[in-house]
Amino acid sequence: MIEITIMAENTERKTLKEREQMSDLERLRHSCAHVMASAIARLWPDAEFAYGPPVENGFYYDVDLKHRITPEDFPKIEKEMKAVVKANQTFEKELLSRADAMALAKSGRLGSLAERDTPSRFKIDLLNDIPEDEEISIYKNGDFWDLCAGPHVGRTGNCKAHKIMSVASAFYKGDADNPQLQRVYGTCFKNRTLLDEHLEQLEEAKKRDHRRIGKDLKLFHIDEAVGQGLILWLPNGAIIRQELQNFIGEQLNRQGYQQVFTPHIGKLDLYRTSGHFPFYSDSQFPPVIERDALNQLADEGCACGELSNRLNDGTIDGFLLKPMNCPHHIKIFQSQHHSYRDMPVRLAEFGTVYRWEQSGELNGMTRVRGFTQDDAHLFCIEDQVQEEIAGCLELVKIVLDTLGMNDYRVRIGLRDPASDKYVGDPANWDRAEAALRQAAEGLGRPFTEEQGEAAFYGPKIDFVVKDVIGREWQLGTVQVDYNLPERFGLSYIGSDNKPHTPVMIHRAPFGSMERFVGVLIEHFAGKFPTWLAPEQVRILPISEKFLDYACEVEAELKTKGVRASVDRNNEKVGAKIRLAQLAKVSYMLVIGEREQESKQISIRHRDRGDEGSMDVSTFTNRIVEEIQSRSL
RNA sequence: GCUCUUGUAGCUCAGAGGUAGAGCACUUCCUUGGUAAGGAAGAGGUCAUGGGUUCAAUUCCCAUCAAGAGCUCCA
Repeated sequence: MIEITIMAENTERKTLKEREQMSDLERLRHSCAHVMASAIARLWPDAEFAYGPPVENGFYYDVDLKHRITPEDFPKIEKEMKAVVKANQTFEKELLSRADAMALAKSGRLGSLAERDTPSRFKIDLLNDIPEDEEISIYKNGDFWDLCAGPHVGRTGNCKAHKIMSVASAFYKGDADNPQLQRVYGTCFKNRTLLDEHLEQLEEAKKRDHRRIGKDLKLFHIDEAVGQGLILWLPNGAIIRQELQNFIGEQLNRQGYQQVFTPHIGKLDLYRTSGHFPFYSDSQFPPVIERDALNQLADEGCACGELSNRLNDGTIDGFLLKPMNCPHHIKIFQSQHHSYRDMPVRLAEFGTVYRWEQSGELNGMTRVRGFTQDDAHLFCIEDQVQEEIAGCLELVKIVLDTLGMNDYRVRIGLRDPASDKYVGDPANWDRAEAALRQAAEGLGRPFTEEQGEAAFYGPKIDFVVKDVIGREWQLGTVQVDYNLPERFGLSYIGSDNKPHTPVMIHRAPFGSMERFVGVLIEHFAGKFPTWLAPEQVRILPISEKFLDYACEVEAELKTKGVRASVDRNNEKVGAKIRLAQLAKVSYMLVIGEREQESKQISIRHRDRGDEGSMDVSTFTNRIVEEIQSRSL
């Protein structure tokens, strides 16, 4: 048993007023958490409960317990829950004094069915968190008493439509210094029908998982021999990425960007100047050391810790795999003299960066260790900042609109005043934050402001989307930066013939190609619009006799740049169609005797089904138009 | 990084202390077909890797690597 001496602070605590505003569904789910806790307490009397709130799709209860709960235990727990529901116990609220509550907790009576030798450790801690002026209440259902501010539904009988979903571990109060508890997740609905609907939705969501679809459609592969979190783009995935990059490229030309290329590594000094090294070295791949320095160290019998020290203090040199593209772009800007007439300078690159994410954070394409940003840095004069941010936001909007991604939220990431991880003058931060806020208001979309979400060099606007399991991912981002220009001593010559420091804007409408494509796979469930589809047309001859004509059709489509192929398998059309459907090919062209005679083709669309027949050229024009307009 | 779970054929998964199985995919043959699966035969695996227990380990134990869920983190 782990002794809890110091519990980390609970940062956010619902006030009683906020609790009263709990929706009916949240109330039901929170009550169901108590039902589940009653059941678990019946099965394992040593269970010590911590905290059991409703969450987005259900509820959980954190519990410390000798027995390791596994999915095999779920039916057992559900059976007990059923008994509690059937007993239709009343949820009784009882107000009591702090001293009385503490006495109950010390006798182990909170979060349990009876008094016991061990005190209710977590309840004691939670009690201590309750402000002096707040009332203290316990809720009782049957013999199960729990410290709880409520509110609850009337009776346990209301919690009929429930299901235990999963079990995982969680740190008490989310702090890694606290003990780890078992977090049992469940869900509860008003009735069985709604519950079943929800479970079906979950099944559907699983089918959209980009890791699943990425494998089925041969889009990407992660290989142990290459490394965790390093994406190998398969030919099909590469097509999608290339199409997206072409699309962005067109927008960049339109908005007056200049394309550059930079290497994947840079000297440690570069990152000392930028502030990446050694400050953020935990989240970077370790430095690459020059051969001579390495040999010298070996001769000296240098220990690993010493090596690290010498890298940090600069007595030996090395390279870093770049964690960001900005230092390289800054050096490009600095390599030339700039007049105010040149500004803004907009440098763009699909730049690949490497970051050492914790192994437990890696996730398919959405959280990786090497990724390519559709990055750009805008160097501008102070009074151009507003307009340039607006241009960046417009770009993000064009991108998301074109792809039909409307389900995102906009977040302004501000610095956390209490933290010291940020570089630069607070006055600059204030100006940058104000500029972003103003730009966000011009977006005409609701946005939230969140402290502590800023980059270390400046505040940002993020576009955040959810994946199939409800996890949020930051995609496009626009960041204002007064600090790196200062650190690097950037300047342009103003109309007064004096040097001035420019302001930098970092921006990436997709964020990273990997994450964006991952989210896109789930967004389209693998059914990409024709312009993105790796396979746009598959020609299905009804028998070998029509192969020649099929090849003619293929050739005509290919000369127009359409991705088409002929299915030469010795199978019946039914089977060929099935395979093409599973491969999510946009169009299937069925070719048999009728088509060969009339020099036509029969069209079947992936979603719309049989679309009759037409001339090859008519179809070609139609699909080319569909691709060029990037229609959904 | 932490906790738990998992790792068997290209894919999805069965399986048992006595050196392995199914379906799909693949190859070949038969079949030449009209909008989501025609038939037959064949080929395929050092059961993640390294230790340990045992007469015997792919199976039990430990470690490592990797994956999944959750937590913590994410410049």
